[in-house]
Amino acid sequence: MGSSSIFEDDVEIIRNADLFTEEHTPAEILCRDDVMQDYVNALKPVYKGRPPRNAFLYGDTGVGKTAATKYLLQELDADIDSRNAEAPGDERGFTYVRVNCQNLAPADGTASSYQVAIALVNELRDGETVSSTGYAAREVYEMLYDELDAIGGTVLIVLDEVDRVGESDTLLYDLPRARDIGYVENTRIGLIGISNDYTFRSNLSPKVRDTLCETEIKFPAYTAEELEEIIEARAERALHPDTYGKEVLSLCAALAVRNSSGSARRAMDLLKQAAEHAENEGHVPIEPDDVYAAKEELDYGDMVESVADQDQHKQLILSAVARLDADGRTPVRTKAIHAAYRRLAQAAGDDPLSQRGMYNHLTRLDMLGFLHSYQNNEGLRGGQYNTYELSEALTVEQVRDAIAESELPLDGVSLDIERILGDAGLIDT
DNA sequence: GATCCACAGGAAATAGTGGCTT
DNA sequence: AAGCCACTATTTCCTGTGGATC
Repeated sequence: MGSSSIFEDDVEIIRNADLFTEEHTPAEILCRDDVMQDYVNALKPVYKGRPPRNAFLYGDTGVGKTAATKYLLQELDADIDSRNAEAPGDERGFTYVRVNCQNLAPADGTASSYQVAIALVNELRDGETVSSTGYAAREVYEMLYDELDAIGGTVLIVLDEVDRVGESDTLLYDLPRARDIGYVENTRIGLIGISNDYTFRSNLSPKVRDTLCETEIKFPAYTAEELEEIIEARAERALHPDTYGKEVLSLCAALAVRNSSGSARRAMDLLKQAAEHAENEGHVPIEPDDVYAAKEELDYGDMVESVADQDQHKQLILSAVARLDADGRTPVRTKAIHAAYRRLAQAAGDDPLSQRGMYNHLTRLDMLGFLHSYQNNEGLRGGQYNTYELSEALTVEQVRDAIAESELPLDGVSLDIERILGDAGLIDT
């Protein structure tokens, strides 16, 4: 120990932190035997050089959909490669692309077929040519089909979070049929849609549903026992031996089942966070209390992060509500929020939106669960209006932290709420 | 039971981005 | 350089409405 740095902990529990990251694809998928068999069967035609089947995967987040897909496509790619090596003259081309539709959704949450097409083109072209918006829709689709046609063989297109593809089904309809319609000649296209929204399937137009849902694979939530097995396998490689006990693993699994609908991701995060907590505290076996502390930290951090992920207007609005909340004016009407919001926006060097414009963000924040809204009606005297307050899941501190995290310059800004409300003609009783 | 407040929230207009085509 | 297309974000304009008050 002697000359150790202040950054050094007395104990080290985590052996390989990389195994806890999002990018890490496990070397095998545990506890998913039934599902994996279905999935493998769905992909077999590709290996055999037959027309691919389209597939639709659904199940809650953290239940292995994406992990299984990554894993199987890698395997498939490798298997086809080695098969091609053994069968010269009968090579089978295989390519896959993966696009997460959520990342390319604009502020309101739904990505258009247009955006998805652009993302696919960018993914297919090796970084080289990039384009964002501005092309005529037809051209974008043309580009996409040109790219696909140039590749040849079989191309599997994985659309993660397909439910985020809004109204216009066009892509979902056209892609699987591209060869029949004549958009492409040399390439066989298979579509794999991934969604955690069960209702998405029934919202699809029948013709799209028939093709996309050619094979449906449901990923059930993990049970506590399964989760335990999974994180135990991970812990063996990621943590030093004898730094954790079975009861800690079961606790992580149980919490993930109870609060995050059986998410393996969540169980993994809990274990990692608990390990770090124990390291910081300087004791060696991870204790149940570390896990509970980890849960608190994760819950707090998740909320802060999701607020920090919002756009500037929404953060300013949340900040306004938080300040009104701190001043004890909790359920507060739109007009008052707008008055406070306007001051904050100006302080941040931002042009404030009109009340109507802000209102759109406000209802969005309500839908996202950051705010709670109430309908009020005082008839002849007061008329009809809404009031808002922070959701009980969100504290004033979390909003402050989120604003700090996204570096909005609101640090020293204070509001004379009394005066602001007075100016807005909202002098309380 | 008619009135009428104060806003909700729909719809259309406007501004702005980016890129192609001629 | 002008005109076009596709898309997003915001403003302006407007109608709708639930229920306390008269």
